[in-house]
Amino acid sequence: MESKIIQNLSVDCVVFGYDTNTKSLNALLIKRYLESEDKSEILVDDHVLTGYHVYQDETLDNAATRVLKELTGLTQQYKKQFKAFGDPDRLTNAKDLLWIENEKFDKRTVTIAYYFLLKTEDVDLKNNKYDAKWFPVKDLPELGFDHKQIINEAYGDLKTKCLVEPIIFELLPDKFTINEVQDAYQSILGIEIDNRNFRRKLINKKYIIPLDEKQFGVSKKPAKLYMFSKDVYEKMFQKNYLINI
Amino acid sequence: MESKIIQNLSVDCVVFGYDTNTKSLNALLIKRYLESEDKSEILVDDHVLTGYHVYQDETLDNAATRVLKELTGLTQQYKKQFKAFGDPDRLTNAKDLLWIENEKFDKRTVTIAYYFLLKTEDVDLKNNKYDAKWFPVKDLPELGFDHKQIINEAYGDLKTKCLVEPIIFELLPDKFTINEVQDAYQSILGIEIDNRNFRRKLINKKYIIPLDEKQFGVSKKPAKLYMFSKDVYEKMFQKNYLINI
DNA sequence: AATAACAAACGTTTAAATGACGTTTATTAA
DNA sequence: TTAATAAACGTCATTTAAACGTTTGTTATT
Repeated sequence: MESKIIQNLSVDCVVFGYDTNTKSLNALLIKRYLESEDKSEILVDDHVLTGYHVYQDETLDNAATRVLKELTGLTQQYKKQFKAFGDPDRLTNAKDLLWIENEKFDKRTVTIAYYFLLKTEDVDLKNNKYDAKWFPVKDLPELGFDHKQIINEAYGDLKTKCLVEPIIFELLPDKFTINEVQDAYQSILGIEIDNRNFRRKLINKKYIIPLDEKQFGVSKKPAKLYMFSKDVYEKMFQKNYLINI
Repeated sequence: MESKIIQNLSVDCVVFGYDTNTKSLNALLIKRYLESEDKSEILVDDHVLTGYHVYQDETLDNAATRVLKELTGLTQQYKKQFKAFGDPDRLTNAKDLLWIENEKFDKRTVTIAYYFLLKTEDVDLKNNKYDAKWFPVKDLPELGFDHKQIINEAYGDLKTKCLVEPIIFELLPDKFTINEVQDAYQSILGIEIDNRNFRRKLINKKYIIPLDEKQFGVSKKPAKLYMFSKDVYEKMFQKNYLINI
């Protein structure tokens, strides 16, 4: 089933996971570790995105989905191809060259970068063969290759996009409270929002459906739960051409 | 100076040129023409975007700029890398295979697609070695490869982007009238805008600077000219986080 | 030199959305 | 019972948007 890979082409996946409890947007990273042959020295010890070369008979989108599935087991998440990175010097620092040597990659590799949106809780990191871990986007560890740049550009695109499309709901559980939506916006955009105004605005949207359910197990007044209806959103949605420059 | 090309990697450039007079958004296309050996038959006769393989020591951005320069002589235009196209079957229809054979390209070629924004009038098409011509985006000729898809995705991105960023001014002359701006929005977005409201809204922007000049050579009341100040726009601009979903 | 034609430019009114707050309510923990 | 607290509701002033009507300045025509 597996066919030849295209040596100088890869996909890299920025897997964003939002944690409703800690109100933190995280990125899923894997450990990169390399010792010298006599094991006296640690040559590479940092983190990178998951990615892999594209197979000869595979679409770019499928390559990205394949990588996500290997990493998380998930296949149906929100996905966006947001940028290609292919400068000739993108993989030329000492550690990366060592690593590439080790892994027998080409030096000049163009990578098509995707980001995925999901809930941190949807990924089971136990038994993960890559030793993948979540890191807050606002507190990333040392990253290999140009992956810090890739993550930051993905994050920038996400911030822009969540202002004009309802992708925030890709990051939240199916049933959520109004305050959870507000927290997500605040955390991702790095802003403060007035709760009373936000609440009014959101509740008035026809695609925010109130449920006959409340939170339970909380130690204060339990909040009402809502869901987002993609159906309603898409049907009622005649693109409002508000020129906002 | 020219180094080896990367066989399976190219850039393709969607050159958008707006014509203030005809109020038309155009794309710059080049002719593709191929006869059978005995010249009895026309094998390929359509249009394509300009693009070219990326050189080994060249950034993707520079490759795109190089292609634009070869085609138009211009180098400082608004540029955006908007998507990579690399499905294995993207170049597999009969004509394209013929053409590829002829040009000795690889079959599976990933292309990094860019679009440029400029004024139709800024390009001198005389003496153009590619026989490039403008075509209205809303009335494209038959296109080779997957270039119709590429143009349409570029156009979609442009439409979205011109709602939230002042890129419309990349398409207009330095000195413009309010109505010219309105016409550009109407043509590109395919909408009607109330002139009186639009005018008021635009004139109130601090980065739309009224000039002490009027149109001349028009056969009606000449309109006041304005300019867009990128400086003012960027300085006064604290990103307004209006959540507009 | 008066006037018709017409786009440019200005103005008005109403409704809706936003921003900035204050108040009440439902629940848990003490 | 009551204190504490987050959830939920309410009010008002301001801004923005939508839908129109009116005046002005210029050129072309008489």
